Amino acid sequence: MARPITIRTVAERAGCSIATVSRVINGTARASADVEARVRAAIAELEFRPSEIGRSLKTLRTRTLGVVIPSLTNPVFAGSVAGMEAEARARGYTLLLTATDYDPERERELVGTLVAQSVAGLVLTVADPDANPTLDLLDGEAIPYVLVYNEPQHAGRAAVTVDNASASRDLTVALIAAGHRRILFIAGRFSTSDRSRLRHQGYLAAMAQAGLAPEPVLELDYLADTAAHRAALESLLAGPDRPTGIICSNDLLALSVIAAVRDMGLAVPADVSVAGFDGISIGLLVTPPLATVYQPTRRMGARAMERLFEIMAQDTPRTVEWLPYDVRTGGTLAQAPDLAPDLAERPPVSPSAPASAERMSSPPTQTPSPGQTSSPGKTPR
Amino acid sequence: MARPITIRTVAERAGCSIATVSRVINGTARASADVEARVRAAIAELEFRPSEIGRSLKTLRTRTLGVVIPSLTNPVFAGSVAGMEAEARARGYTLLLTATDYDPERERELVGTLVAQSVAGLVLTVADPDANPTLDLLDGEAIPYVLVYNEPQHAGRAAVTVDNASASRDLTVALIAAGHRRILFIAGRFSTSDRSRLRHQGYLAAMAQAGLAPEPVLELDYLADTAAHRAALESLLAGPDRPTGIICSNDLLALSVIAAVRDMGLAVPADVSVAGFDGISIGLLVTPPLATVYQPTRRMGARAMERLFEIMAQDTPRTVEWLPYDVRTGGTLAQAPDLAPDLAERPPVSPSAPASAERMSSPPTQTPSPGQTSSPGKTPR
DNA sequence: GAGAACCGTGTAAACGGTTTCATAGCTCCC
DNA sequence: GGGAGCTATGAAACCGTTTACACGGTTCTC
Repeated sequence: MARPITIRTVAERAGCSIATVSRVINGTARASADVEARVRAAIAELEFRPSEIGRSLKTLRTRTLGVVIPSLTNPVFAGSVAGMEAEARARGYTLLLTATDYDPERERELVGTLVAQSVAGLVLTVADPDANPTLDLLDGEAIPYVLVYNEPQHAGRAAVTVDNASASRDLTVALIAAGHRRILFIAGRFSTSDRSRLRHQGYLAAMAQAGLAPEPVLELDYLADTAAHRAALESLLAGPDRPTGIICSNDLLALSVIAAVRDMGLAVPADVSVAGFDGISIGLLVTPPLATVYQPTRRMGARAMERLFEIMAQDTPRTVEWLPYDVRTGGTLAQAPDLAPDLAERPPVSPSAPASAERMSSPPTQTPSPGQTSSPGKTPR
Repeated sequence: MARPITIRTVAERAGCSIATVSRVINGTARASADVEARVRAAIAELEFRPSEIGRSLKTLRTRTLGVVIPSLTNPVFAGSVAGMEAEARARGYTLLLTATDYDPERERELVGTLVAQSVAGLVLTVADPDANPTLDLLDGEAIPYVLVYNEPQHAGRAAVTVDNASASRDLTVALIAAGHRRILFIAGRFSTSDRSRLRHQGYLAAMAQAGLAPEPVLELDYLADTAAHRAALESLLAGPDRPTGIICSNDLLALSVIAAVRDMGLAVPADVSVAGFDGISIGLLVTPPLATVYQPTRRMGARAMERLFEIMAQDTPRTVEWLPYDVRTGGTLAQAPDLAPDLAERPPVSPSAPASAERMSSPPTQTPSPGQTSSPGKTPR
């Protein structure tokens, strides 16, 4: 109906040119006190807000950042996005949020859309941070981005993550220290998560170091329901030489596995210890509390956003940054039951032997607390 | 370095004018087969993507929608945003996501930012859907929006929600049917959530209908930790005439309260039954499963988005729409312990007497299943 | 006191698309 | 064969803002 109020409306009302209005708004040049007052008054009366579209068309820069994550349903990603949002908002930026549903095809599509929106930069969690045409595209167009929860080997890609392999190794060592010998690793789909892969490698490393035979990995979809998980587990947990420990590549999976295990009549942690990964807050509320590797989810997102701003401001080196994690034992991770006494007679594991040396870069080395408990309330850094 | 590729670059390469390129891209008019082929080839070779900014400057409409929610940390909101995102993506729209952290002041601020971005519409969850200057602003500027998880009394405000008062009434009736007489209601902060208020009203209605005296409401912050919750509960749950049932205004609160109750030596549900609200998926994974009112979280967001598109397309009536809910008893909601036998002697409650008639509009009437269990897997509609 | 430097302001040209309007070249039909 | 009607195309206006440049007036500087 009424035609929209633009910078021209304001200029008319203040009795000056649009250039002057623009200068007052952005503070790019000083105006006389008199004019400035009139402009400000006009802006207030008209409730004028400069259109971001007009603004960014000229400057070819927006105050908008793209976010690409697999799914909001996983509290890990929801929490990290919360961190990003707060950090972006504090700097006057807004987030364009998209989800891939773990579909690598869709990654490319979404990044394309975001680029068309002229985002100033992106934060993303991708299926594969190395062989990835989507990231190549961004590199090609020199659009700043930071990865989260990915650990690229590819140099020149900025990322914020935890050292998944070490963390998983520490967690596995904790199970071994609690007397577990047969330890099952249940992973989310490797194809959609390098985290899953790295965590499995950490498990393998710890098992090898302890001279234990790893179990064949069980790949499960964490979106599937408990019944499906029970079906997959039933045969594996039958018989006297069944695994006494289970490591799940994320907490949601662990909670579902615990429900499935209990469903089939086994007690957690008396019969089977189960540990997860991520440290989502709900894990502290279940009884007993979920053993897990805590990582500072929200902080992870916030830190990624900080780095994105650093990179956008001046071309900071694009390195991988590891945030500290915390292995939380106790709760659903208890002493192994006395299933097969002959196995328990083995000499204690020497933790000094070098594990498989697949990761030679410099993640912060963490001392796990493989005892009965840890410091669950402690916020790292 | 290289100057950016625009529609002009394409036109040059295809040997035609920019108008023709535009027409080919948008299909607004037919071009000769020859020219069209050349244009498409040029677009492909140059990997050209039309800038959304340039495009929307002319039309003053973007393919962008604003989302305003209290927090991503609550899985209820995260889940509904997931639904919105999928729905928007299917239609080629992108979401600008913002969080208020339950600060009504920030609501206004964020909506302002989103409006400046020329969003085509908004979906939002606000603290107060009636006396709300922010919504007045949107009404004033005739910007389409849909509320979600809010139940405005204010006519002319589109919303998608569940009938919180009825659902809460049904849940309370289920506790009463299980023999509970002293039932405590623990709410999130009323000032930041009309849901909380309405759910409390439903509780009051059910108690009144059954001739029971309601307990004073306990307002807690669900972001606080279990220790704080324990401190608040300790005195209330001491003594022989303590409440045997607790209703929490959301699931996260319920899980934390359960942890606190167990912490002080009481068993759930043997000593105290606890029920939550929302039906987050993790509730099914804890043992025993959390009694709750399930609501279709993801569907709620998706439906809100659908309605937004309806309103944007042609001015559909802006009414409140109630989605079905499902009262899930059993699990943490069990028969009341035999604390005060004299109370249990009362005659059974007659469910036919009219409850307080505060809500006279037409939410779908639901038949609660106040028995021992319900149909937890059932997806409504 | 004349030129230089500066300050406040306005004019107009971008920015990358869409869209209106004009036009040139057809085909058609009596 | 000549206007009417149609089609494919281009020139140019326009969307709201920023910003390079111009300009008139004041203040400095030697």
